[in-house]
Amino acid sequence: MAALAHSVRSEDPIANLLLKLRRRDQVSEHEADKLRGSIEKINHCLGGNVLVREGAPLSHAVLLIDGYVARYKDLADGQRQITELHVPGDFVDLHGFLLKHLEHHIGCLTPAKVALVPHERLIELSETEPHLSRLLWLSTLIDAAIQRERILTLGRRSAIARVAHLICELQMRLDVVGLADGKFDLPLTQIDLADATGLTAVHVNRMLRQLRTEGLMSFQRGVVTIHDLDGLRRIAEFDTTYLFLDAAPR
Amino acid sequence: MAALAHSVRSEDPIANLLLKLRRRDQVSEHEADKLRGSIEKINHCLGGNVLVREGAPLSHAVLLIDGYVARYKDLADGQRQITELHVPGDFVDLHGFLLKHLEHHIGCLTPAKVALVPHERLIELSETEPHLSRLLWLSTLIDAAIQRERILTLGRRSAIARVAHLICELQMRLDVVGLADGKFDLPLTQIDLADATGLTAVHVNRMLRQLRTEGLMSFQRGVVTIHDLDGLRRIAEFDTTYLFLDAAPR
DNA sequence: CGTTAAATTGAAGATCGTCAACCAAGGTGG
DNA sequence: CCACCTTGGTTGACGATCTTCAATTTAACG
Repeated sequence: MAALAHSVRSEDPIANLLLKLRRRDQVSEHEADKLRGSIEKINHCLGGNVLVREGAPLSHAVLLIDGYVARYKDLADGQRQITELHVPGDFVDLHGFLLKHLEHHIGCLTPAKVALVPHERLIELSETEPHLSRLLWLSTLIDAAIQRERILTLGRRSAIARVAHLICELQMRLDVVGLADGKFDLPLTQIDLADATGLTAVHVNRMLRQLRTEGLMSFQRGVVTIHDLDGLRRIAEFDTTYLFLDAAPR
Repeated sequence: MAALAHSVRSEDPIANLLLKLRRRDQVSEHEADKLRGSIEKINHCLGGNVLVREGAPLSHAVLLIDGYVARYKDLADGQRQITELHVPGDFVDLHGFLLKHLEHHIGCLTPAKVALVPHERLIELSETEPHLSRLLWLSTLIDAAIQRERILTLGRRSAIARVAHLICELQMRLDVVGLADGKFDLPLTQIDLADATGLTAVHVNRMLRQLRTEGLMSFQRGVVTIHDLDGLRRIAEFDTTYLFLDAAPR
């Protein structure tokens, strides 16, 4: 189902991005063309590929068209923490535009299709399309808001709420780009979920079982099925406002 | 000692901000004047004051001149999580400029002195001083990098490492503005530290005792004294690169 | 069909939280 | 000036949550 939705839209690499931006503000066809024109090329990556390595000099920003991509950091003993999960339509790497290099890695959790936008063209956009570039900056600020919510989750929520919250967030963000409606593809391992929630894979497994037996959701063979979104949100104390889906700047 | 350093510089409200920006790039006197001129007024706040409430419409950005300010989120059961601590010289609220309202609170943890910069003047700056405004944007991206490090800390580090890491980070950030050299004022409660590290106050207390008895640092009556910075950093796995103190964009 | 990675479950243990008591400091009002 | 009160700090005993370790099952794939 998600695959179908994708194939319908796949001709336009910025279709998902536009869906997201237009939740927040108008984007003219002219601006959309500028954005499309800024893409240098489109790459297909394998699951497990590292897109950006910590410290490496950056020349391109990455727009995620299809698949799941994560920003993550590693500790010396091999522990990993995913700091943010990206869904199709996310501009993954605008941060790198000004930072010049990143302090974390960016990798594909699944096979992914990404568009590369050279930094020079972003500079052009910032000079010729102020409104559009404000919208792009806005999305880096929303990334920061998503990260703050994650800090709250990791610092103060129980394991069951962490897992539920992650699923609620993905459901909402995927819904914005038409890739979820109570059911969505999420071809990640429980290890990935553990790295995102700050838990062990074993405990994630137990929490998923609990959510399943309580009739709230299931996660099997890479597919999430939500049976009781309200119940799930209640456990997670999920409140969409941090995603800024209705703001209307100009 | 910190009080002395402060009184010497207190004539210039952007002194600390300049110290920080100039670690990353040149800032001309002209740009500094523009920045100073954008300040509308200077406020003195009491400890405990809420500077920005979640959801409230925003018209000004806040530059922290003196004191400690925190961004935090609350849960229904009264638990609190500090998502970022701000030190003198931090532009606390550039995020609000584009977001128009925040999804979290900003409050004073101590008495604080803040400068208010109207959003209109920030717009002016963005139009007339592109280099300067890029530097300001950069600092929001570094905020995001600090938040990512906190996600790693909360998700994957032990309690002792969380406390040590927080102290290491504050030491480094205060050092940049000349407010720390192995000893610095930190008039926060252990409850504040608990809210920042995702622990309980009781456990923070135990971790502080452990750090003290191991001869690494002490925290008493609002003063942090670091006895063994290397040792502290080793426990915390602290690596300064995420603070981007040596980057040189232009 | 065999091989490997991932999922699942149980048992045991560590870390951190909860509860409760007590202490110290600082501010307030009589 | 001092009793009182409040807030924050400190400690111990106990318990819950989550991790670790290990074994087994299931699924995915050549």
